[in-house]
Amino acid sequence: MRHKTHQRCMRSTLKWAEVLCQQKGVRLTPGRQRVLELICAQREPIKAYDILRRLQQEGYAPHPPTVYRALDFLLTHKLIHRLNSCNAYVGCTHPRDSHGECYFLVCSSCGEYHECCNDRLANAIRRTAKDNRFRATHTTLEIHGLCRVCAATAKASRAAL
Amino acid sequence: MRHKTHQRCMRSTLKWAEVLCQQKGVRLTPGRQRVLELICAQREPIKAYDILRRLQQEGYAPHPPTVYRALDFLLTHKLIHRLNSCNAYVGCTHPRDSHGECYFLVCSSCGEYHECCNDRLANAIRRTAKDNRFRATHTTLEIHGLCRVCAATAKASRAAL
DNA sequence: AAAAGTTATGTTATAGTATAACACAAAGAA
DNA sequence: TTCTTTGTGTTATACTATAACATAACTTTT
Repeated sequence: MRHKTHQRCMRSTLKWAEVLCQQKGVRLTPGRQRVLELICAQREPIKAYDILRRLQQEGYAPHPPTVYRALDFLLTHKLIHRLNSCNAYVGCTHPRDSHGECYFLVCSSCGEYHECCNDRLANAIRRTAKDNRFRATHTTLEIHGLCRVCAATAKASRAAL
Repeated sequence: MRHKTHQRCMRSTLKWAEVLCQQKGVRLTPGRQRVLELICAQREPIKAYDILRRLQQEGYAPHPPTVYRALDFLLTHKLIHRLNSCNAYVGCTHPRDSHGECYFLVCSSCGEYHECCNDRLANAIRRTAKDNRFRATHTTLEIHGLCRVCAATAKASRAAL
C-alpha cells in the first residue's frame, strides 16, 4: 500500500478542517487554525509549550490556556491526537475517515510518527474488552521503537564496527 | 478463567519483590518497599504526589525526588507499571512472569485496573510493527471504559429512568 | 577496623505540563 | 439594539518530574 506523503496529508488536513468546521457549524478561528498549522507542519509530535514558543516568535504571544483551548478544540474534532506517552500532539493523517480509534507508531530515534489504525488491532482490543466484560470507550495505543529508516541505519552502523 | 483476588496478587507482589531483589543483588530499601506497599494496597492507579502525601501522613516526609527514585527502581524491576494516560502507577499483578509487554483495562468510573496481556494483543502489535517494518521496543496500551460492575450499574440506572 | 568505592537518600531549586477562575471581546440570535 | 453564546486574555496556581549537589549508608578491600 502506498501512503500519501506527510506533506500532502497535512495540507489535506488543513483544508479539511475548514470544511469540517463549516459542516459542524463550529468556528475555526485564526488562533485554532494557526495551532493546527504548526502541528501539521511537523513530522514529529509537538509539545504544547513548543507551540507556545513558536507563536511567541511570531509576535502573537498567547498564554498557556489559549494554546490548551485550541488543542482541546482540535482534539474534540479529531483534527489532532494526543500521544500520552510523549505529552505531545500530532496532526491526524486521515481526518476525513469516520473515526474509530487511532493507534500510533513512534520512532524513538527520528521522532516521526505514523498512524496504524488497522482492524487487527481494533479487533484484538475489542475482543480483549469483551473477554473481560469491559465496555471500552477509548484506547491509548502507542508503539515505540525504530522506524524502518532508523532501524536500517542502526543496523548499518553496527555492521561497521 | 479465574483470577486471583487483588489482595492475594498484591501480597504476592510484596513477597516476590524481596525474592527478586535478593536474586538480582539489588536493595529493596525500606523506602522502596514502603512505596511498593502503598501502590499495592490500592486497587486503583495511584499518583506520585499522592504517594508523597501518604508518606507525609506517616511522619516520613520525603521530597519528590525520593518518591520518583523509588518509582524508577520499581519500574525498572517491573514490580510496578506506569499508566501514561493517567500519570499514575499500578502494582504489577503478575510480577513473576517473564515480562513481555503489559496492557491495561482501566475503569473510568471506579478506577480499578486490570492487566490484560494476552497473545492476541501482542500478536496484533507485533504484526502491525512488522507490516510497517518498524522495530518495536515498547508499547503503551491502555483501554479505558467501564468495568463489568460499573457497566452493569450504569445499565440498571438507565433502566430505572 | 580503617579506607576507599559504590549506592541510596536528603535537599534545594527549577523545569515542564495543565487548568481554574474571572474579565473582556466578538459573533450570532432575538 | 439587546441578549446570549462562544471564544480569548490574564492572573494565578496546581500538578508532574528532574537536575545538581551534599550527605549518609552500605560493601569491598586493605
